[in-house]
Amino acid sequence: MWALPGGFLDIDEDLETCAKRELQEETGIEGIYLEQLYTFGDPQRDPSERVISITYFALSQSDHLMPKASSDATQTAWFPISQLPELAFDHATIIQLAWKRLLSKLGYSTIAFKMLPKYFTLSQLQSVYEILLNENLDKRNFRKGILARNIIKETGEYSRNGSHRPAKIYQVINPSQIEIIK
Amino acid sequence: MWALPGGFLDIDEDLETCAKRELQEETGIEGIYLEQLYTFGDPQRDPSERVISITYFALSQSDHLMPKASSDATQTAWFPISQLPELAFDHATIIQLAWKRLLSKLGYSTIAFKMLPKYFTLSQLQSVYEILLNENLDKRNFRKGILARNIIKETGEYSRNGSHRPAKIYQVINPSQIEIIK
DNA sequence: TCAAAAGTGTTAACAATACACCCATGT
DNA sequence: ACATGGGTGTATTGTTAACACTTTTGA
Repeated sequence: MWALPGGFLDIDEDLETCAKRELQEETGIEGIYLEQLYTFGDPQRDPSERVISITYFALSQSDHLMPKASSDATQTAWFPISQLPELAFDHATIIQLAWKRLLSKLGYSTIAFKMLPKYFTLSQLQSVYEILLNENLDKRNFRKGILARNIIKETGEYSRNGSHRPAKIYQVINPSQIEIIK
Repeated sequence: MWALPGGFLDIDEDLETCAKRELQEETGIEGIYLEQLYTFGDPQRDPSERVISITYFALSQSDHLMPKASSDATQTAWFPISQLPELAFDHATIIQLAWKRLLSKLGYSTIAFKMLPKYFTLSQLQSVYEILLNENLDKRNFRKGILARNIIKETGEYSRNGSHRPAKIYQVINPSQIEIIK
């Protein structure tokens, strides 16, 4: 989980493009999934001036993320969602909302795949669900359930990376199923 | 379904307050449910100038709504969702999104009750679902399902309005369950 | 007494859960 | 040969869906 100071929208710039640009400028992160979260506009949320924040959340495999300090974000680090530091203004609320949205979309969207590479094994996918839900899942039931949703398919390739049986490599069937809300 | 020209946010005005105010000023409608929908900001969505729209949708019993022409909205009328007139800019997209959101929240939220008075019968509630889903529902299963959700309770009162058996009057148990998203 | 909507239970089909062992590989 | 993670099926339980008749009232 990443706390980013907000940026400003350029004239003639798309909202999502702005979010992507700010993310890139302040962290060096590129090419990941972004989804609009909510627009916060309480006049008192920043006591010093009126700020309206059109918030987005980003998802990525963690190994694609290399926090990089910049002029705006001089201190950068990763925090587990359960151990966030004290955040400014209403930013804790915003993160809680993002977290809630993420969890609620796990079951019916392809959001979990945004945290995996294009090609992945079922065990990797199960890990994502287990970490997010904070519970252990039964391997057989998980596989049955995910395959029944018809959103992934075998590639025919295998992952060989240990002294054990190779795992089938899967991919998402239709990458354009991405956006459920928008 | 109601097409409303957008209004402008006053300084120090809350976003939802703005939406409520505009709705009131242009239609006379007051005191109904509002929920933030999405923020649209494509630089080309209004070719003549850059407009960012923080959209809200409102829900109400139809008999609380009295379309009233105003300076901004000189032509006002109700349209079934399936027979909307041609709309300006990306407004058709916005309405489709609102419609989709409404349908998707039917099953797990208390959104349907926003279209009913505080006190209602199960037949009235079933009507709301049938109209929105555009299908007939089985009365016994509907009642079983809705009661199992434990969100409504009997008031002890009865509705007598025809030459038939009176209907029990229900109300929502906890009106503060209202907002699921926010 | 009739018409009109309210109210009510049971069965069958389907979906979700619990659960344990064999497989392929590298060392 | 053994340790490691990959892969599979069945039986039970819980949930959802189909289905028809009786009740109460006003006219």
